Amino acid sequence: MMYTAGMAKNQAAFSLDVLFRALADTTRLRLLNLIADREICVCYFVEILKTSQPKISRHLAYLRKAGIVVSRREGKWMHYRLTIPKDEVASRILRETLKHLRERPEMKRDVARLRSACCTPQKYVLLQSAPQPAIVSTNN
Amino acid sequence: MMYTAGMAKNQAAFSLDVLFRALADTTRLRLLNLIADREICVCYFVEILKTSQPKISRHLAYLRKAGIVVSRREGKWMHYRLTIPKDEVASRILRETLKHLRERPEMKRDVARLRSACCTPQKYVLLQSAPQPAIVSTNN
DNA sequence: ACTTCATATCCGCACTTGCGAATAGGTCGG
DNA sequence: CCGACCTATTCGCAAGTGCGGATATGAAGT
Repeated sequence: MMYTAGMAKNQAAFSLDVLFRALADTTRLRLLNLIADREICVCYFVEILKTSQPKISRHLAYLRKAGIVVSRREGKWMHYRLTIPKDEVASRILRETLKHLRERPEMKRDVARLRSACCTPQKYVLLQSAPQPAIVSTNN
Repeated sequence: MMYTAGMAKNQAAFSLDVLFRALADTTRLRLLNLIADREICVCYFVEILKTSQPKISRHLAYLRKAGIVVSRREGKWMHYRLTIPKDEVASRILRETLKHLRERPEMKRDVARLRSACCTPQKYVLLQSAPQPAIVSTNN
C-alpha cells in the first residue's frame, strides 16, 4: 500500500488521543450535541447549559484546538459549528459519538431547551437580540 | 421505542466520557493495539513498550475499569485480552480506533517487536519462561 | 513455612486540568 | 472616542492524573 503526500499528512498529523481528550468531558459533549446540526451563537450555550460564559468559552476553545468545531464572527456574535475532520477514522468516531449523544436523555433535554429558547427568546435576558441558530451542513 | 431493563442498563450505565478518558492516553492506545487480536501476558507489555511494570499495570487497570479489557490468571501470569463493550456505539468507536491504530507507524513497530519477541523469547530476560501470546476472538 | 517470581497497589511528588473571578479584546452605536 | 455589549483570556487555586520507587498480594516450587 502506497502513501501519497496527502495521506501521510492526514495520518501522521492527526493524533487520536487529542481527539479523545477533547471528547472526554461532559460539558464538551453537551456542546457538541447542540451544534451537531446547527450553527449556534455562544450566548445560547450559556443559556442552555446554565453555565458561566468563561467556562463555555474555554470549552469551545478546547474543541476548536482539537479541530472539531470552527467559529465565525458576525458583528458582536460568535457562531460555532461542527467541522468533521478530514481524517476518515476521526470522522467516523465523531459521527458515532454524536449519534450516541442524541439518544441520551440529558442531551435530548438540552435540545428541547434550545428549541424552546429559539421560539421565545424574549424569555431569556441574554438572548434578547441574539441571532438565532441555523441549520448548516456539517460537510466542511 | 421501549426501554427494556437490559437496554436501560446498557444505555444509561454506560457513559461515553469514561470510554474517551480511557482512550485519551498514548500508553493505553499502544496496549490496546497490542491486544487487539491476541491475549497477552503482562510481562510482554513491559518488554515491548520498554516501560516499568507498575506503569503498565496501572494503565491496564485503567482499561479494565473502563470495561475495555479483561484479565485471566494462569498460575503466576496474568493474561489480558480485549473485550468489546455490549453497547453498540462504544463497540463501534473502539473498532474504529483499533483500525486506525493498526495503520500508525509506531503501532506497527510495537507489533513487529512483539512478533520478534515471540520468535526469540530467549533474547528477553523477562520472557524466558513466559507463556506466549495467543490469538483469541474478541467477540466476548 | 519460606523463597521466588509475576503482578498489583500504595505513597509522595510533579504536572495538568477545570473552575470562578477579574480582566482584556473586538465590534457596534452614539 | 466612548460606553455598551459579546466573547476570550488570564490568574490563582483546588482537584485530578501520571509517574517512579517501595511495598503488598498471589501463585508455585522447595
